[in-house]
Amino acid sequence: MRPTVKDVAATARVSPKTVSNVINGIVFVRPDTRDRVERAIAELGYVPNLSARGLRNGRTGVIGLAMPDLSTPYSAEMSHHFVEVAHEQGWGIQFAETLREPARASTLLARARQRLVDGVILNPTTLEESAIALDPTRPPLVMIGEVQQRAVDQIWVDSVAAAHDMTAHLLGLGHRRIGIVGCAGDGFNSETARLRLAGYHRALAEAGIAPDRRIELACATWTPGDAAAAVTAFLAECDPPDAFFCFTDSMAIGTLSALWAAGIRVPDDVSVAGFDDIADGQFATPPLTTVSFDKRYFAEQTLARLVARMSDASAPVTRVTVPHAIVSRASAIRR
Amino acid sequence: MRPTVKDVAATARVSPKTVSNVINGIVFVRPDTRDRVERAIAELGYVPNLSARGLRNGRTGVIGLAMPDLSTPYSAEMSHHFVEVAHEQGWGIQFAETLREPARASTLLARARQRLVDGVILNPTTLEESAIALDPTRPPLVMIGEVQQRAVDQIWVDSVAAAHDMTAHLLGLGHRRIGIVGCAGDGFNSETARLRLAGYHRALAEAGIAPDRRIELACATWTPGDAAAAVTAFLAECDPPDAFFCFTDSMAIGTLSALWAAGIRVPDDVSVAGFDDIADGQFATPPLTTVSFDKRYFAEQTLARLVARMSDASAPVTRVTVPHAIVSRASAIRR
DNA sequence: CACGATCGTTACATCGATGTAATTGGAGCG
DNA sequence: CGCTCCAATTACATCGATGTAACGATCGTG
Repeated sequence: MRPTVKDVAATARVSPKTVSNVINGIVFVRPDTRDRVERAIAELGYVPNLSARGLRNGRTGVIGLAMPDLSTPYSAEMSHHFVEVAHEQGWGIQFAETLREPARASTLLARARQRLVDGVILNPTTLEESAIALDPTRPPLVMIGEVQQRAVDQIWVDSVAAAHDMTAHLLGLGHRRIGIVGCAGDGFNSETARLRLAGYHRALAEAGIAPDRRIELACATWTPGDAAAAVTAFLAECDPPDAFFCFTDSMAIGTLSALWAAGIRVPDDVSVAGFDDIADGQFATPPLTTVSFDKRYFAEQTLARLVARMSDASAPVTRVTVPHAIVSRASAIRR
Repeated sequence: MRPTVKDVAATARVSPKTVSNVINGIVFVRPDTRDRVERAIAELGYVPNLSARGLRNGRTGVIGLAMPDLSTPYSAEMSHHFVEVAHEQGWGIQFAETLREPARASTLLARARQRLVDGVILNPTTLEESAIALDPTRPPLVMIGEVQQRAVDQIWVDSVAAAHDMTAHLLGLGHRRIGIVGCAGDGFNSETARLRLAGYHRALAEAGIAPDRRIELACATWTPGDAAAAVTAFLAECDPPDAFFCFTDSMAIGTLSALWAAGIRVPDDVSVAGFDDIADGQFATPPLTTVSFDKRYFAEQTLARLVARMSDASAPVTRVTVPHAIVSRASAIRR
């Protein structure tokens, strides 16, 4: 049987509460007593039972992270930073995936209500999905990404501005006819897609270019496969544009693949740009021009907001915008 | 204040235990009583406190997953499947990362001992790291990957056989001088690297080819960046071999990038092969020939073994070998 | 030398759910 | 109509850690 405070207390010849005092270190304990207790702990290999502690003080030390799809390189990098930052601060992270069925986000919140997690980081992709955040009984919560809900803390990259900047960058390189990969459509109404498209349109308008729906390619999912399929289908019908601005690096990789298969050279014939700056993007052939942001900082800010929210539910709602930057690589050159 | 069984009991005018009986459904409860309780639960919005339940019956319903590095596309795909399969069976998954400091694996086991998780899936990269599995007080545990420990359940892909098969495949395509990317070295003594190298050597031996250390490139980490650096450095000194067999797809992507930068065409000048069959591999330019295995099946087997281990600590130790297959794509062609 | 102040330690109750053993209510039988 | 017997429900204790409040030892001081 695993030892408990009681056993340690018996071995150290003190009361259970004294053991607790030694462990938590808030109340002062005489050095020799502390010594005895610590020796007893070591001798018995005592480890506190966090379920019991969680029951007693209502905190588990675990936070939940709900991402739409964990299988993408982008998710991997974000997860990595969340786990790292959380670990450094002594938090555990429990993962959940919400894409296949949005109802799962509520499941995760239920878990939180079940007191398995103290707070939740939620990455909704649609407004409807984020509606669960309105539940008054929801646990401490922050949302990451583009979807906005009044009354919920949010950490995001300004997608409108970023898409605008990337479009302006491509325009600055002399491209006029700039195709988009990753528009909403087919029942896929990502808020992110909507905002990035808006930024793109704004930049076009500023340059006096009328948008052309035919070169705004929709993808059912934001995967390289769907992007490649969309681009391949497009190339079968139309001439390639001057450049493709893909709403994620993953789709940019799929686009590169489709162009390569069609015998179209990048960047000589067509420029390609992405979004997210995933690690593999700089090892694509050619390396991807993309929108970059500090993912570690993003995770830090998110956790900081969540911790603040957990300690004060009535603190004013915040919205943190993580700065972005255009990273210019070989996939997009001057025309 | 959140409602408890007591509150529900008071509302339904029954005892707390009856509420518990309704919820757990093991003891028979008269239909009308059950009805009253269920109405009370709905009315109050009662959700059981899992910390309390965990304390009472010693199970939390959460398992821990410790991977070396969560930021890679490979980890992302594996994590995805683990979370999916676990979710389907009602388990939560808590993540941990062990690469930066192997001691963290023990930290995770401590968490388990703290009863925050009921069992652990551990992916060690070195024998030393796996030694923690020998701790007699360790929680139910399964190891995934190449590192083997007597007395611990293991789920793996036979890396020796797979590397042998891939090498034989390349030999069959007419390649004689086959370079390796991802050997151990620089304090990086991955067990996986050792086994894959062994499989490679065996295949060479069968073909009567003497190994050549100069074309066995070491990488400090298994990232595209280090692989690209290693290949670039190599190309500065030597002629390219007939083919590069990279020990992961990520390194293969880095290799493609380095070759592209050096103006060497793939597959015309050099063939390239990887290992893992990550999603982005088929959208590399050119698409990667690689070693593939069913990751979903891998996750299912792992969870099944862990669940078995949790329910019977003294069951015989098992070792599951997940089948692999060579997937031939455009990056490797007949010479 | 006795008495209060102070600091460390203890006993007890508590967090919420659930197993165990005792109890209640009702049906069925004589 | 009363007694037995069984099923449904209840009271109580328990899981392990910790907050509260009461207790006891030690010290300083009058």
